[in-house]
Amino acid sequence: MSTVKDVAQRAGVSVGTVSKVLSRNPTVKPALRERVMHAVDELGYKPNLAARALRTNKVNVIGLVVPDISNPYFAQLVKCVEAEASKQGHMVMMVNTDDDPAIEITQINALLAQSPHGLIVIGSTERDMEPIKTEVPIVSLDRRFLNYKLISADHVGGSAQVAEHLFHLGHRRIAYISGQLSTEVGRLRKQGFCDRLTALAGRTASLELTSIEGQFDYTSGDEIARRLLSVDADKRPTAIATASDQQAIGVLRAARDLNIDVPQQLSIVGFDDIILAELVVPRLTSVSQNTVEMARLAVHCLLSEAALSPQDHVIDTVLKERGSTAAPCQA
Amino acid sequence: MSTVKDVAQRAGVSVGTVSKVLSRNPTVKPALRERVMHAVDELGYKPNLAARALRTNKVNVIGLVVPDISNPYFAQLVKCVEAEASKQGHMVMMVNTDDDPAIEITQINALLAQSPHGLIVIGSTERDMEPIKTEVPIVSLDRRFLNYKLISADHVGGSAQVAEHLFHLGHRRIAYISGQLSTEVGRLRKQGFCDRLTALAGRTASLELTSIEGQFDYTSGDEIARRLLSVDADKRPTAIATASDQQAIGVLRAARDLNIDVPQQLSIVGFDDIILAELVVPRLTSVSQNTVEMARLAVHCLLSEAALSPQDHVIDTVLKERGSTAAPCQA
DNA sequence: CTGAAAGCGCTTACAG
DNA sequence: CTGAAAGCGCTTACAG
Repeated sequence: MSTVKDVAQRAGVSVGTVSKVLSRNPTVKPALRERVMHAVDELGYKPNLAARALRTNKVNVIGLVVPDISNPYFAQLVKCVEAEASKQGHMVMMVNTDDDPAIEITQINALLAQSPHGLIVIGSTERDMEPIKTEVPIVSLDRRFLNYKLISADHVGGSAQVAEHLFHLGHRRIAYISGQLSTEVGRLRKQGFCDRLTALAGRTASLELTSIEGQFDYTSGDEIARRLLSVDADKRPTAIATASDQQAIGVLRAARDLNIDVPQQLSIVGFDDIILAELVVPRLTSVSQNTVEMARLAVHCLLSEAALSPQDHVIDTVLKERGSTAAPCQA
Repeated sequence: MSTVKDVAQRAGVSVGTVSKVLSRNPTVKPALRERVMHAVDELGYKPNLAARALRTNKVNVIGLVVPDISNPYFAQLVKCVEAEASKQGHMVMMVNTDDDPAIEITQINALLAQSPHGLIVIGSTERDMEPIKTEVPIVSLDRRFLNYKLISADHVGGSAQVAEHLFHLGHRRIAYISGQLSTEVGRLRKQGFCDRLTALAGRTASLELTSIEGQFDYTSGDEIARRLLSVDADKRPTAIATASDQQAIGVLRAARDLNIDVPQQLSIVGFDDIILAELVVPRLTSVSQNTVEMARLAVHCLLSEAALSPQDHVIDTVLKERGSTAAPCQA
């Protein structure tokens, strides 16, 4: 590999000048700039990023911490983050934490050792711990990490939209399958749903609302749904709202196994609007998050000091009404 | 941040000695080692990786190039690669290429600029181009990139297993939905399936085998299946094999929409055995790849010179027989 | 406007 | 067995 020295020699200038040309320092005369650029091309010079990092103490790398990359929603987020970082000339260094706080902290330290430009954490730990000792800016995305600024969808508002949708369709016996209530997102989604539903019902009709805590995954939705649906038809819920599309797809499968027609006998709503939501049968009504915007903001916060205000950023959601919801049948 | 210099001062030794302790150089006396380690702990010293990289010209980073991280199969591979790299003390720098050869080459160059320890490429480009000009070892994973050594599942063998499975169940009117035949994996899977099936049929019964080229995604499976199934029941295939689980799930959906029972009236087989394969209804018979082993080998090849032999590595597959396949009904 | 020189933090022959 | 010193490739005040 050729170095600035080689380029300088070839162009007949000093290494300082080469460096200035490369950093677009405008105080270099056009003629010299030309000579240098020419030498760069001839030699196929590529700057040594390690040397630059050592000198400037900054590197065009963003660290990304993900609980589970094989979760399709996180995969989508990761894709958006990578795209935005790439657009801003940054590389993404990704680690997986298996949703384990111990691994998370180890991985974050490994990432920080690389002295990245910033860290985006989809959190697994939200305990009220002291912040990490580092100069590197940190922002949490989707799920809060410690007390760092969070960029996330409007979980409360999105769930409230679901509540309105089901209520206005006429459902009154409704079950909600939440995510882990130890997580902020689990609590917010449940709260948004239950609060709005109770508020709506308060001034009209009687409401039977069951809420069961689950995990965000397929199997959890499947298992809980089987329990909820294994009662007489006039007792079981006419609608099940969930905290994730995975859960909802689990519910869909349980309903299928139990010969309960969706949406005729049971309406189902998911959350996240993963790609798969449009590909199951029937297509899943779900709350869509603007992952592109979330990723954009997260990257932006890290790269511009100004944008790293302490307030959280909440991004609006959109309810996608599809085939898995309908008015309850008049049995 | 404290440096080797601070540690040296604190321990009352030279920086060279500190460095030797840190690199477990055995020629350091235990007493000194103790003193140094103590100083390291007291100061919370963390080595500056950029400086180390500059000096040694090696860095504990592996570059990973993925066509589309939101593809669940790739997500699973990425997860395994990250886990293995992490186990070997390496970070993963990941880029997405959107399956676009132009973006792929740009991204690879960006990655190489970081002088990583090695590059794992899930390829989008297999044209016979000259190799990249770099010292960095490169290996292709799952899909070949240029002419670099490939680590992949046994596509031919896996597809042959599917052919045997369907044939032995008694299917004789069979359709195959391939991936893009411009891709090596698309060709190999199709070839493995068709060759074995033809061979089996050759010495027993008449066989009607239709093969249609598709893409590896959900919609492709859905659309092609609709075409294949929109004929009289005694004309349509009793089994459809596909080149990916996504396609198979598309087929499943098409069959559902057309009121064709799976597996009674139609058997379906996927490929890749993504997590979702066990979560659709009925559970999908699919060819399982050993992604853990593939990832392990890929990382291993990059980190040990010895392992980077030029021969490709083909990893055995396992056919997972599930609910989506059965003997054809005796209509 | 350009060059000479210092220095980022580390590792590694080389002396002693 | 330990230390002094050079040097990885770059950037950046500072002189001129």
